[in-house]
Amino acid sequence: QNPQQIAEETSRRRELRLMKNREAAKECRRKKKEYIKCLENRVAVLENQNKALIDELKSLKELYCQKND
Amino acid sequence: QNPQQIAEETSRRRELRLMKNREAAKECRRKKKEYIKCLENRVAVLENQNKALIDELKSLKELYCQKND
Amino acid sequence: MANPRKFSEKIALHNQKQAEETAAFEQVMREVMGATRNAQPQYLHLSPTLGSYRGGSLPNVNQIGNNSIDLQSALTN
Amino acid sequence: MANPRKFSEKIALHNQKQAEETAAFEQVMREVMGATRNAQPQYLHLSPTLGSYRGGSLPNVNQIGNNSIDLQSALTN
DNA sequence: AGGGGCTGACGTCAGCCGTG
DNA sequence: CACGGCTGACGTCAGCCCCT
Repeated sequence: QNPQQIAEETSRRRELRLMKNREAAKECRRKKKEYIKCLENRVAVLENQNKALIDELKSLKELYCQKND
Repeated sequence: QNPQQIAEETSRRRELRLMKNREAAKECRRKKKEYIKCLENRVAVLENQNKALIDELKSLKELYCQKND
Repeated sequence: MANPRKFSEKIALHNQKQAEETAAFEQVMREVMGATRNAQPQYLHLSPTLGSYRGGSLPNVNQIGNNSIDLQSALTN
Repeated sequence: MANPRKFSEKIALHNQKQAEETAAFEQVMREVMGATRNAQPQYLHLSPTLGSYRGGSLPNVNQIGNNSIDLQSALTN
């Protein structure tokens, strides 16, 4: 084959691969950012649940000790 | 001054700035990775505490209901 | 299997766990609330528990702003 | 101020909150355990609470492996 | 006001692992 | 086994914000 066309084909394949990997990297960064937000949100939710559970446990403990009098 | 030395000085400053930013980027990536690990670990700890609190709350509730009989 | 490589699977796993934990949490809270309602009916300050911050089926992390302001307001309430 | 830019400050804030919450958690657990010990002294299965997984002062995230195997084992225990 | 420290975002390379 | 999708890590640019 014509070496000119061979080099052109190689360059085009490389360019197409770079293009795909470029968009893949964008999506990957987006997903990673979303994952971090997911973790932070989950931490906040668990914090609220922990506080509520502790408060409820304290109240129930007071009621239980009050019953023993 | 000698324009040759001026260009050389400019290039040297740019190279030094790039070097600093390079190492800064390394440290930043490391800190970000550590932050993600911190979040995941925190989520796991909060999960354990949540489960323990729920179990303790269930047990205490059973004891409380048993007292009312 | 426990730690997938893809971020989508990690998010899916966390959402699943969060849904299960929230369900168990709300159930226990309702049980305790129902068991102690006869003891102190006047002290029923039914402040919303803020376990899950919104009505969505799953947290839907896409609709979260900069630093989760809604959650911040939930913490201060 | 609530959401710092530097990762170090974020980690510091999370460690601080975790330390406070763990302290409050252990205190409440000890209180309830002490209040119910007279009722059921024979059912005292004193399984370690596993709230904080190690003896370090603060979680020290640097010494955590791939997917926090110690925590995984803590969950299964 | 301007310089420098950190970080967000980009593109590229290297590598893992599921899928054909 | 080769191939392609995702991700880890790198270097660079742009930008913010603290500090002097």
